[in-house]
Amino acid sequence: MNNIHCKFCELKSTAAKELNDCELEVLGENCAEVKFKPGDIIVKQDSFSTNVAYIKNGLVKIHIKGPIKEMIMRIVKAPAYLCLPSTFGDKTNHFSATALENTTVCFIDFDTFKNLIYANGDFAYQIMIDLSRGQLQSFHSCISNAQKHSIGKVADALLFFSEDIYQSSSFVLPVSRQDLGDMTGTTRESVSRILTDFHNEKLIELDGKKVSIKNPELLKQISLKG
DNA sequence: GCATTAACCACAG
DNA sequence: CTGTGGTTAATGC
Repeated sequence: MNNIHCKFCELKSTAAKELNDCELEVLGENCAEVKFKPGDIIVKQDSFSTNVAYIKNGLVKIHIKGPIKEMIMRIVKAPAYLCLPSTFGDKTNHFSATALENTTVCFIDFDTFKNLIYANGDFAYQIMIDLSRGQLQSFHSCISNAQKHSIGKVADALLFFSEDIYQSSSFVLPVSRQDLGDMTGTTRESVSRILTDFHNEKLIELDGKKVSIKNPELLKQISLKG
């Protein structure tokens, strides 16, 4: 098995940039790189979480099986750490992660990762920042999910893909309508209807999964008003 | 009451 | 997997 050479990795995390050559060497010796295709399950809910997972490139959805139905907690774009809450928080994974695009993941040995946190404060600090941002995002999506109307939540989702994921007003949705429903806490039917409404109102251009946002201002209004 | 919103169901591409 | 239509329950004016 080939060693991974983290030192020369172009896709290091902000945290990993704080590591010195020696530490990177240790990291490389204790991690495995795996490639996933769209639809592949990267981590499965309830399985043992023995590794830290770092998404080097690609796009991943994080979803939890709820009492009634599936819920998509977040869509994560590389580069990002994936399983810190699961790895540090409990023995098992509290959520599943599924690849939406071709995705490369580095699985890092937990003890190695832990040692880096003990040894390198700058590294640990960057991880803290990462986790805190995730926490803040969760708060925001929680309140938006609880208080907005479906139309606002769908507008949110479109703006999220446009601004946060693709940085473009035109993009191809990486998820199905069902997924969009699971993301926004509505149903696939509602998503379907709202999307065609947006299209008819000339807010967006819609062709299957191809979306082009024509009136971002109004879409933001809808997102804000809920 | 009446209108709106959205979930649920069913059926057709 | 999607889109659409009918039905129904909840909520607001």
